[in-house]
Amino acid sequence: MQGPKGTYDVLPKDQPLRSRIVHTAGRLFAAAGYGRIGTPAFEETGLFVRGVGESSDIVRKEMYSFEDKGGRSLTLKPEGTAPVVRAYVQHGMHKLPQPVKLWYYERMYRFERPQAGRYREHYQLGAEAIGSGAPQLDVEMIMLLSDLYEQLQVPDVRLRLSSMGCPVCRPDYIERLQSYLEDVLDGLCRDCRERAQLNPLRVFDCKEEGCLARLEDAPKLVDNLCDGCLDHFESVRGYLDGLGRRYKVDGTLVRGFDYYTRTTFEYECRRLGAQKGIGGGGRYDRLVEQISGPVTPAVGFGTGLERILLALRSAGAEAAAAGTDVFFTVLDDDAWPLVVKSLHSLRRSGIAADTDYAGRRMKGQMKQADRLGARFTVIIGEDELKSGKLAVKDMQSGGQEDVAADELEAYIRGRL
RNA sequence: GUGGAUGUAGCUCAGCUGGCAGAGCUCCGGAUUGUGGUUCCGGCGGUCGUGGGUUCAAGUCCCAUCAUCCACCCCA
Repeated sequence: MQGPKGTYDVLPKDQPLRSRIVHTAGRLFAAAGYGRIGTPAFEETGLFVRGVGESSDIVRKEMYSFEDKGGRSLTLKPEGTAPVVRAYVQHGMHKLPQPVKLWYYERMYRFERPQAGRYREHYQLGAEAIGSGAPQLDVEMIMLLSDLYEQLQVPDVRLRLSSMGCPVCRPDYIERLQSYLEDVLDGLCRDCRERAQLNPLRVFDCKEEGCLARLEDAPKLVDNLCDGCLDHFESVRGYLDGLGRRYKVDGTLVRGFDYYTRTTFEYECRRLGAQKGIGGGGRYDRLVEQISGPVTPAVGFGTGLERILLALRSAGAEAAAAGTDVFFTVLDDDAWPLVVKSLHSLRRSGIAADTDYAGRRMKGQMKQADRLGARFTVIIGEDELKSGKLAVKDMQSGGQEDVAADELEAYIRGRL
């Protein structure tokens, strides 16, 4: 037996580092005024088709879509933004003070061939600020993600920045790009020749040397922005410069979803193998109206938990699990009533307590106490039951003292 | 969807030109009465991914299939 392709189990030993990441993010996002939102694991398929775009790879071949018993077409969410925007519209959040700032930690599903840092089910942390077109908000987003990586000490993170323009400048630019591509078409690979027709911006994703060389002189969208988009872009750059956040303007940065407008950004980490993108996002001023909300500008990002983990572990990061405070070693069955009561009472007052349920010999029980990282071991056998004094061993010093049963909690508490 | 590598104990792996399935780690127990981490000893644990084929004999050779990993595509 094994889990489905591209999925993995999160075992107890994996948990501490993951919680550290999520808690760090939660604190950071809350400090910037973001409230956490949860959205369903699946949505109507149409939401993603309209939101992410029909020409995107996600919609064309990566969606986990299925029909439910009521004949509805549903899809396990492949990305986080469209569902959040749907919730924004559905709950009338456009009536709230704008912008509405939300963050999430959710599972995403994409039908792809798994490889290093890529799964069919993966976890993403993300944030969306809906209802403002201010460039300062783009900067807030970029810095939020930057600060997250910094606080987590993700190594070797670099920022690429670009602009996707808007409905005013992008069509003009695409025409220019297409006519340029026609001139060099013969020198391009098969994929690129197809892209030139379907989704010309995608040619910049190509890694073929021949294509790269021919695309070097291609017009870039960042150099062909309309006045409004250029102002916006310059403004974002100005604030980033002022904050000392280093970045590289990269006209070949093309994000995968159709909904992006103006600012796009991507963080890369060189420690991730082939999947070097660790997180990214951008502005999507048209998405809210595309899914039948009012015209509403917005900006957001997503970052992959597995990629952060990969980067952190490449630097040797591991968080320690919480240990046990007290372990009860039971040497006589008559001790059980006392042990059961003590366990319950200690735990209720917040002291981590455990005992042996496997019928081990004393030595095995001591070993188990050691494995659990117990600070104290309470030994209860025939002698202790007779005297009413429990043997409490300090596992660090190795010292041992007799403690009356009803003083145990106070004794432990005073020494933790 | 395409390409490459790899599937042997819970984990990491060895097993040569076909000849009785191994080690280390983990787990349980023991090293004279009830004391962990170190050491020594013993024990538990395997349809050799699966199905065919060749052979007196297949973990080993051949074919197919599935899975995992890595890379392409694309993305987090």
